[in-house]
Amino acid sequence: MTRVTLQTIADAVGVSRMTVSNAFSRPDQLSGELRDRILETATRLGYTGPDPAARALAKGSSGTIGLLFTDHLEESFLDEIAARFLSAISGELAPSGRGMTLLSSHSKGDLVPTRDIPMDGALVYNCGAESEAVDWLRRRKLPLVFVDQEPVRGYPCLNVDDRGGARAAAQHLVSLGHRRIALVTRLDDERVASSYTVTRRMDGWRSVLDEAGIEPVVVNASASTEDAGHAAAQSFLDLPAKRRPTAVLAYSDRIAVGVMQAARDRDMVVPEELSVVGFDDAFFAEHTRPPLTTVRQDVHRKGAEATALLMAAIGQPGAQRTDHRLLPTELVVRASTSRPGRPQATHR
Amino acid sequence: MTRVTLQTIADAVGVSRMTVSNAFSRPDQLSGELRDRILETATRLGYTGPDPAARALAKGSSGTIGLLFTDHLEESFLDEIAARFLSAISGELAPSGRGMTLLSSHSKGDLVPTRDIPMDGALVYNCGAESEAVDWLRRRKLPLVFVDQEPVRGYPCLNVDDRGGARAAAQHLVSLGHRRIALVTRLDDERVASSYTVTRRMDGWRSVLDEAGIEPVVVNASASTEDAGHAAAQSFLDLPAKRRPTAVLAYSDRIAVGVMQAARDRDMVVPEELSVVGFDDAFFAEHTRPPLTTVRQDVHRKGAEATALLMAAIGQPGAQRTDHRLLPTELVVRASTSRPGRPQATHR
DNA sequence: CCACGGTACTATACCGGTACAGACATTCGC
DNA sequence: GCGAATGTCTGTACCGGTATAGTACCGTGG
Repeated sequence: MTRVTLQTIADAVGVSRMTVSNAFSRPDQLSGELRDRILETATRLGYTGPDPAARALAKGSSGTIGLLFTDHLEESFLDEIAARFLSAISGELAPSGRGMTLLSSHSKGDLVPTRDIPMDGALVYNCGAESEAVDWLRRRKLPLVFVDQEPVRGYPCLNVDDRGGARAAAQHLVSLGHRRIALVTRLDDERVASSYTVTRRMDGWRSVLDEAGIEPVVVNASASTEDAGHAAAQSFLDLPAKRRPTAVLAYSDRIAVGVMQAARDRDMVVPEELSVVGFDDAFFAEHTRPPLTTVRQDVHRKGAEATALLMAAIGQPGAQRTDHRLLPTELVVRASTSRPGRPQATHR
Repeated sequence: MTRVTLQTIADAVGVSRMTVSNAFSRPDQLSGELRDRILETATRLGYTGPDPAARALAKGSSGTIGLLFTDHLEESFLDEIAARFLSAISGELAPSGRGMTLLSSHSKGDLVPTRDIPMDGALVYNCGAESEAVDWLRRRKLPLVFVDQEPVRGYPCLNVDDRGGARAAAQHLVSLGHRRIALVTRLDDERVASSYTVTRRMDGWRSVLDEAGIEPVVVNASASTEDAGHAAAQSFLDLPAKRRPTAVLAYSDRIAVGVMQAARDRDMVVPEELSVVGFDDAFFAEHTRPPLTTVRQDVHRKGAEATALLMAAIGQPGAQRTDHRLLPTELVVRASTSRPGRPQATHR
């Protein structure tokens, strides 16, 4: 038994194939009566509706947009910030009915996702701009929007003011009187060039500390997780009290939580003996003990605006606006930071 | 300027279009020298590689699988359990290089995602079996796997032993001596038929309580969140002490946390004045105060196995095995449950 | 010298739709 | 009563590839 196509139905009803196509895709092009007859015949014959792949080819649109993440996607779902970003995208996308296709940046076998999967455009999030995967997307001349990474000329790009936020965080500590400060950053061992946000936050911290004449202790967390933060904290918490940092600037809230836990393990009191500042303002940040001082970014807005930019680019191809937007960040002061000094000092 | 296609290159090199196609897709079909010449010409002419949509049509495969969630996707990313499921899927899928396309179940305008988006198969998670969206997938005769929902004949289905887990939870409370028990379940107002997992967990609880001759207090949480749990708890915490439940079975860990919070708001001590049991064993469950007794399900395994089943179904179409698997659940007893009685009682 | 198997490439026939420009009959404005 | 607008359907020309069955040529063994 051969497959049921438009032609099968056209023959059965006795009209042209084009008319059947219109019955499905452009109801206003034919009389209601004929349309009903066609649809009824279609159902009777077990027609499933226009074949998506064929339609995608003919129309030049597949109804999905791609999402490219560098990090193993697997982890992104479990990271609140990445998940909120995804959530915002799906929310913004819902009204259009488009699907979102998550792409692996690593090609396996002869299937290179960014080269071989049909899509109408893509969001590139936190990838190295020179990655092979991104290259394919560009070669395909797809509408693209870059988020949280080095801006690319000719494409709309959306970034968060990581540097400004980091500056505010560092300034906060300096103003409180801290002079010995540790930076817990996040470098992938594999990657030579570290991610854009890592660089920007680092830049922000350093610029303030430089101005204040402070040389920070820099340590690397192997991931943006509590455990990695906990492990990273060992190196500077082990220093003799005189040289031990009195404050920490962490790349993320999760790392910050790990650092606070490490301090607690040594019976150190946060913030009196160690002030800690995170980044992102995750939902849990206000429920940590003590509540975490951090730099807020509007992740939801980031996702929504990125999606809107992409939809606009898909709408008017060619009109690629070189829109480079920067979303603001905001220091949120909670209880994990204070002037340096032992707890007793405050009772004097 | 017209677009560069296989033909453009074929003409430029002076070979047939088929040979150019082979140069890209089946390198072993032509001599290395000619292949190099073709690829070089392709690059020079700005050819982007075989068009994915055209290839999908010709090969009958698009390189992606679909994921259909009932609930607004937007929320799923923010729910740890759903996110872990997604994470497992992406992990299992990575080696194959396939993309995963998240589908909205609500069609907007004339674009019905489950009907119009190209894909090679789909995972249906926690949807009403009769939903229109699922219907389209079935009409398309796509390989499907159903997860966490009413099994469908003729398709591989994967479920978790929700009922057994719920029974174990209820049995635990009954064994501890509780006689006044509240059930906090999760019904969508909109949906007439509640979700399968909701029904199964409810069934499990009730079957044990019935056997014990206990008539539970049943309340509904408007969502699977802490806030909804907190709100739902009011109704039974407000009862006079003599009639107030001494224990709660909650649909999810998040709801359970909300219930514990509501108890704390009234200076009630968990577990002595109120025992609480959750469901799922989310990561945070062991860090709540007190650590939460709950029913563990292996979410990662659920995602991985579902994906494997789907890949198998895509591999051998027609060989649709009516595999109905049930993953085990396990009661994890922590500190949020104890025998009923005021704190003082334990000091006697 | 010829059947035979392999390599390298080509010819033809799809895959299943949509866009666009008519063809033909009706209806409408004036 | 006539040209124009409207409504309904058809014909043709793509969209950009892949599968499969050849054809031509070459070396080999008998």
